[in-house]
Amino acid sequence: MQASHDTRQRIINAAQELIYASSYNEVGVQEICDHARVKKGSFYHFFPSKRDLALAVLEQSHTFMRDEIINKSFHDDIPPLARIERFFTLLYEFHKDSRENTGSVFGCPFGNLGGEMSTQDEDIRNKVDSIFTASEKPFEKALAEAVERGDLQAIDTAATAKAIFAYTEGIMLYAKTSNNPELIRELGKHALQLTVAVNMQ
Amino acid sequence: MQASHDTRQRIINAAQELIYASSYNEVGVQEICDHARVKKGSFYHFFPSKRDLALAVLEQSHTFMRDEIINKSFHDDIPPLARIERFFTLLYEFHKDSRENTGSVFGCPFGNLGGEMSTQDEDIRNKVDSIFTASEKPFEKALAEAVERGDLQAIDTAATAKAIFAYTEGIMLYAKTSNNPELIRELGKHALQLTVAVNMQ
DNA sequence: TTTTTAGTTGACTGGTCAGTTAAATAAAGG
DNA sequence: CCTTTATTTAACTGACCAGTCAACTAAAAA
Repeated sequence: MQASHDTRQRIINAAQELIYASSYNEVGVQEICDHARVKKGSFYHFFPSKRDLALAVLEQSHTFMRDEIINKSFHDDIPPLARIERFFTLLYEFHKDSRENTGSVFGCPFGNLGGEMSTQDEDIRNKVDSIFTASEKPFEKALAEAVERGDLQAIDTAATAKAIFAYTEGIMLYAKTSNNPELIRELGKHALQLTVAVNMQ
Repeated sequence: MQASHDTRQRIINAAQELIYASSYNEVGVQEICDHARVKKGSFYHFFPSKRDLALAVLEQSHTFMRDEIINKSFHDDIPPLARIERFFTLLYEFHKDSRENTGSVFGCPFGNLGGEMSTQDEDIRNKVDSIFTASEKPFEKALAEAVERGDLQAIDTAATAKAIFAYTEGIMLYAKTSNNPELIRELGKHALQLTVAVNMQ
């Protein structure tokens, strides 16, 4: 116990940072340990496998996103639909900062891991899927409130929330592949269109 | 030249299949060669590196998608907006078949590779980005035609096409992480909402 | 027929992969 | 104090990684 008592936490933090900046398969356990100033043997004292570390990283990233983006966006100090707009603003600022500080847009940590690992690891796929489903909820709540207030005509709030969140994932992927955070701002503006009923002949 | 003359093509086909079903970093050159019935030395006769193979795979996948989904969807035998709906129908059927035959929804081959590799390989990122940009074009063309016909009020067709394609990427990622092709059908229904102007107070 | 070129083969490199093990050390509890 | 438990350390495993190389074969060009 020469090292401090937060070894496990340092490992998660290092993995979160390294995997988010590249990919699960590109980052090795050794590299994570070096970055966390931990010996590999210690790593396997705290985690049965690299895969279990990934699940812990997903959990921590979910907490981070909920605290730093979701909760701040959906606070009820402004009208419900404005909260959705604020969500895209905060998302944009987060990725713009990342782009300025690191040179890269990293996209969505859940979408990244889900896209890479869903066909290889069922536990990771399920974890990402549950995070996605949970992330729809604040959108759904805002939409229901907007309908109640009369800001929106009656819609299927659950389906619409899912559509908006799927759109968000697409936007983040697009921003990553173009390495351009501005896409989040430009495409985010269209998100509320998914809330209106459309009548095509 | 004991083996047939299509060695290079067999390598690309094997890589396309294997990488699409898992991920770039999960599939090794040796595994690709085994699957293509080619010795590893031959591989490096045709490709300078695994990365260059990935670029060739992206090119071939792009051709496939254009021929099998894009062109079939956007043929002008039906009205322009109906072509966009047909695109999601074909996309759904493709992934439903995949799910039935393999047990898994694999998502978008470009989105998968872009999400995994964009921060690690600039050439791959640029290739995916250019495929994305090219894929917006048939949407844009259909939208412009719809505006011309009076099916749609005047909109920014380029921005809307980009929004619809980003939404498509999000849908495919969501379908992959939930391993559920039905999401493509259910969420695809909302795509045309991105074509209408919205007026929120 | 001889030379050149394209393609094939299998053995090989050095490095890295995830994961293991046994012993050492430190902290906590009695 | 002594025992138990948690944690750390370094050396290790065997498999696999992308990529190299020189020798070989066959077809095409001269």
